[in-house]
This record gives sequence, structure tokens and C-alpha cells, in this order.
Amino acid sequence: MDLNEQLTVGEAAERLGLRTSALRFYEERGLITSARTAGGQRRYARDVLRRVSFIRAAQQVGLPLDEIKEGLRILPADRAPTKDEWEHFAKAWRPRLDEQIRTLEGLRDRLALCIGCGCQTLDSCHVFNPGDVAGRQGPGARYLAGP
Amino acid sequence: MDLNEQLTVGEAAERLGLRTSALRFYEERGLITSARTAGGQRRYARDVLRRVSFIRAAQQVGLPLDEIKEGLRILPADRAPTKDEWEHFAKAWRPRLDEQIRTLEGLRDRLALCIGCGCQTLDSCHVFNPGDVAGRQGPGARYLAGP
DNA sequence: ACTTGACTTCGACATTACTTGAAGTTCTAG
DNA sequence: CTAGAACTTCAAGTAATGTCGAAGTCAAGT
Repeated sequence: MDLNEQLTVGEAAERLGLRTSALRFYEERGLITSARTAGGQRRYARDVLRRVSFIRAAQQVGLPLDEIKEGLRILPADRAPTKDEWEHFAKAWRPRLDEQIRTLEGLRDRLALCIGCGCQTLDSCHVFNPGDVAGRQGPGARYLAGP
Repeated sequence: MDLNEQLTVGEAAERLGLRTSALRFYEERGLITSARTAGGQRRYARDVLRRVSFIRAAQQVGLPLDEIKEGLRILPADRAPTKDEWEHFAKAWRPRLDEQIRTLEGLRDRLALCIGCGCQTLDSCHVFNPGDVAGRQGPGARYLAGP
């Protein structure tokens, strides 16, 4: 198994800690691509590992596959990205990740604050209040559409 | 609509920016509870707003309802929590939220780092590598079980 | 050239998190 | 007291994210 060789679906799945069915599913949904052998079997470029790692990490923090897919369009599907491509990718994702981090930090901090807030009626509780939570059904991936 | 009054399902839903069906669903799944009128209609204590706000925020950052439900067991179902209860709750969630924040920050930082890492073969890329991603199918809510 | 494990597609099934619709009941303003 | 909005339950449907099994094909070692 040469280091420059391509990966079978089984090899990639084992490296990534998921089922082959998941990789086929991602491919069907257009998040990853593969070359095929003469016989029709998938062969993944090694870059698929980085790509799928990103997918899984993003999923774990609440981003849906469609949004992830949209963001991945910046990267070339079939080869490792160039430095420029990667940089563009990273810059595009940054605001979305920061937004998600802010949601989490806000949740954490409001939890801590509310310890002492003693609010009996929630209307007077500006610490833990709906409204900052209901709003985010908007564009969402708009950062990633950039020029 | 007195401030100390209870909320109908419609009022609560409007406040929270979601459908009444979602509240009924949360109740059926045991994440929230309600009193009933003589005629069988739901009446929510105002505290349900805070509770559901928490549920929605937690969902947005990738936590499943089951885990959220587990974590909410620390809080009284039918009334506003005391200061002690809230503190216990906040402390129990803290590590889980921090973990989720670390996942996000790690993702963000690896994106930034990989810009210059120039790794051609992913095996030599310790910056963006699977393994830190595959591992977390474990207990998960174990922090929340504590004494 | 076999054999055997890994691969292929395809369709059905599973789970999570709800929404929708039907058929009927309750609450409240006038 | 009554009209109509808002509520009730229950069953079925939907979307996202996969998994599983069957039936058959490919690839790699001996």
C-alpha cells in the first residue's frame, strides 16, 4: 500500500472510522467524488480523508450536509487543493464557524449568569431569553457564496 | 394576560418562534411538562420558555434531543429552578459545551493552519487529520450523570 | 485459474425531529 | 349563550442522514 496510492472505499472508511455506506452516501450527495477502476470500483484520492474529516467535524457541531456541501464547492473535487484554494476555503468558513462558536459561548455564559439572576418571571430575565434563539432560520450559508 | 399567568401552547409557541406541534412533541418526549385545565388543555409555567430556549440553542450546536433531555433532568420539570438547582445544571453542562466549543475551535484553527501546511500526502499532515474526529461515539452525556 | 474477500447497485428499512390533517372539544369575547 | 378561534388526540407524512441485505462482479494471492 504505497503512500501515493489511491484508497478503496473500505480503506477510506476504516481510516475515517465510518461505514462504507456513509462514503457512498456522501458521494451520491455530491460531497466527495471518486475515480473508478476498469471494473467499476471506487478509488479515492487521499485527499478524501481530509475532506471527509472536515465533513464529520462540521456535522458534529450542527451544520447540515447541504450547507457543508455548499461550502465544499470552493475546493476541487478530485484532487488536493492548492494553497490558494485552501485559503479561500478557510476564509469562507471562518465567519460561519465563529457564529457557531458564539452560539455555544452564549449558551455557556448565559447558563453561568443565570445562576445568580434569580428571575422569577422570565419576561424580566434578559439573561436567558428566547428571541436570540428563534431568529436563525435565515440564509445561513451566505458567507460561503462570496465573490 | 397577567405576568404570573400560565401560557397556552399557542402563546408559548409564539414567544419561542416555533409551532405548537413542536411543543407537544417536546412534551411527549419528556423534555417539558404542562399542567392541564379542567377541560384538558395545556397550561405551561412561564419557565417553559427558558427551558425550550435552552433546548433550541443546544440543538443548534449539534446536541441531540436525547442528550438534552438527559441533561434537563437536573432541573425541576414543573416549576422554575432554585438557584442551587440552576447552578448544578449549569455546572453539569459546562464540560459538554466546552467540548463542543473545542471541536469548533479546532476545526477553525486547523482550517487556518492547513493554509500553509502544504501537505501532499495526508499521512504526514498532523494538522488536518482524521482520528480526532472519528472517536466521539462514546458515552457523550456522561458529564451530566454526575453527583 | 481459482477462491475469497471486498467491491457494485438498488431498494427497503431505521432514526431523529418534527409537521400536517382529520375529527372532535374547550375557552372566551360579545 | 353562542360563535369562532384555539385547543385536543391520533395517525400518517416528510426530510435528513444514513444502514442493511440481496444478488451479483472484481481483484489479489496462491
